[in-house]
Amino acid sequence: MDEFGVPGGRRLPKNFITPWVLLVLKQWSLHGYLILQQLNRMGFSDVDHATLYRELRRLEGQGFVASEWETGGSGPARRVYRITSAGEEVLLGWAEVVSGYQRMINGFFDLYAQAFGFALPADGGEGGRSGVPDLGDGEGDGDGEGEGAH
Amino acid sequence: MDEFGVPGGRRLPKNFITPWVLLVLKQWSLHGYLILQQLNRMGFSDVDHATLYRELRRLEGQGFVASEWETGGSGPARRVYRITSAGEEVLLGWAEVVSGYQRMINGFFDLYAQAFGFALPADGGEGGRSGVPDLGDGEGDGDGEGEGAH
DNA sequence: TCATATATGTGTTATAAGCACATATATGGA
DNA sequence: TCCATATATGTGCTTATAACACATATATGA
Repeated sequence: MDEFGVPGGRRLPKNFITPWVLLVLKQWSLHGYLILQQLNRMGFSDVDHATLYRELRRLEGQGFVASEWETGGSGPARRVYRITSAGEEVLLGWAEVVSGYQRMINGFFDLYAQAFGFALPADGGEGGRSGVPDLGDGEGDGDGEGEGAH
Repeated sequence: MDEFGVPGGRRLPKNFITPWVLLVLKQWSLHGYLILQQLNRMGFSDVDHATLYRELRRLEGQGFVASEWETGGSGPARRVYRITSAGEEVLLGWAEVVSGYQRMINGFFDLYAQAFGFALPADGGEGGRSGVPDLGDGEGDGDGEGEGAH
């Protein structure tokens, strides 16, 4: 038993980061290290880099993302990922899945309020919206498509 | 690749049902078959019964739930589960975890709206609340605590 | 007699999250 | 010059577990 008694501890649910990775790459073309930081900024606490890098290779193997090396610039070479059109399609499917999670979570807190007499613990879904910034302090990147999507 | 192209398909995220199971048992004392139906009613589509039964035994092994056989009544014997005080404690921890999921999901749909030009696919979190009924058509059960919690 | 609903289990496999370990470049400080 | 740190990407291995297939038993109604 670990952490605060939660079995599995701080282990993330299986397949949980996948839709976030695809969505981040829909919006920006980034290399792994920056994707990692973006995920952390979106509420994932300290994503394991091995998990992310392997997930990216898996998504590339499926044809949902593509990558090319970016040498030039300072520091080690970066493998920059972009989403493919196949990736955009599965992202739509994933959005439905995440929407399903959202409904389940709303149901959870409804019942939670019933069971505990309306004493929600944290943000409890008061409609908050997290307010994801436009890539905080990052590169800026520019990209190719992205903006024109609409 | 399966289902509608979503890799991992209809596989649930790891440890996803655990907090729901604990919460349902906080509210009602039920046997597995009814817990299954309640989970389905809360948005889980067709939870695998083997997964649930093993999860219940695991939670019992951890001391978070307890069970006793209920013979008498028609049909096969039922193993009726109730949450323990240790289970109520971890449920509080799980609620924080679920709240974290909720923040991540809100962040997902924020970015989704940015990336796709404000075209959310399904319910998209408009504040909806799922409206979990009081155990739909089930037994009624009675239980012991539950109501007095407040 | 047979199908179905109720109710609970076990055997096995595939997958992937997390940890430890490894490598390389560039920068800034002692 | 050496060393620590940030950046950046990877592999090896273990372990947990979700899903599937398979199995069992009781009661009811056709």
